[in-house]
Amino acid sequence: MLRISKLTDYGTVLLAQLAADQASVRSAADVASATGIALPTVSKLLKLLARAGLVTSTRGSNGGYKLARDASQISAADVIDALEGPVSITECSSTDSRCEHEGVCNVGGAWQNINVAIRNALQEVSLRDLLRGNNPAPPFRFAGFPINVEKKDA
Amino acid sequence: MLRISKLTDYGTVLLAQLAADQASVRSAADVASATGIALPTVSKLLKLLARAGLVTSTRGSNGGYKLARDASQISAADVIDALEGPVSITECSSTDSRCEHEGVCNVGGAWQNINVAIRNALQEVSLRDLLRGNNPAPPFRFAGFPINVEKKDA
DNA sequence: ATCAAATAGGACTAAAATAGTCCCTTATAT
DNA sequence: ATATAAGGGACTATTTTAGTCCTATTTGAT
Repeated sequence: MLRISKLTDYGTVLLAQLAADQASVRSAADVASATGIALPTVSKLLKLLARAGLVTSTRGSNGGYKLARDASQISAADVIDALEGPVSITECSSTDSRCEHEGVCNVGGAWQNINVAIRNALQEVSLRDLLRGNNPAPPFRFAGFPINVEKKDA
Repeated sequence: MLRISKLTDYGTVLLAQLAADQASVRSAADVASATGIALPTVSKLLKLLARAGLVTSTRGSNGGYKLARDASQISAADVIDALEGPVSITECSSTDSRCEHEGVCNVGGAWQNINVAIRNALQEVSLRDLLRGNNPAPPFRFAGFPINVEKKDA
């Protein structure tokens, strides 16, 4: 169904949590309890996001994470890239795939176009856009997103 | 990585095979050997495509499948809908999902917009477009697509 | 110096989705 | 009648995704 993974979904939740207070460093444990997502999962995701350069980390006591740049400068595509690898609608649109049916294939181009269109759509939406529902948003459900951050414990 | 499933990919291959000769009825076995995709899989997919109304079937001897409408009238979105259910980027954008984090969520709208953008991209590409690489197509690989139909056995 | 708080990295297990196969039923042309 | 071919669905295997845990490293505070 062409959907992003749960982890990517969580990822945006975490980023939003950090975006709520862009300046300060928040520990994984802190973010976990604020979002209600299990700590091990939060750790894993923040590590990945750090590797991808979307958040910066500080180690040691009083350490933690914060956004690497303003929420408006982080796109949905960035998040997906960080957590699921590059967006590409078919296997063959990534470079390393070997296609068992090669030689009878010539649709790559069109799929590529679709791919570009999707990528553009994803790049045009920033974390900030996701944060405030600056859309004609229907009363809609999503996997756990805090703009009115409500604290839950563990 | 936001990709369509292998089966959907195969599905387009099958449809393309039928599109190559839109008028005539082809059996699943025939299509299977023409594409090199295993017969059970081909059967399964053609059944699904028939249910979705993308192909029409004729039962009994000399029966088989053909496109229900012209290749230009079948979109990539149609194919994905038929084989993976409705396109929606997050679980919560489908109606029946219950979100465990509800109450702290308000990004649905933006994701919805992304979703619409993707859907539009997918709807604008027809099976015919996929068939002939009428794009500035790079030398690209894809999962087994026959426009120069080459016969393989089983 | 030592200790405690945090991230880094990666191995591992569990769960879920996908892919693929098979069997039996129904329809139909010869 | 019989052979051919689709319809429907159950089932298994494989792969991907999700989630957890352990150990090492870094750093602030005492």
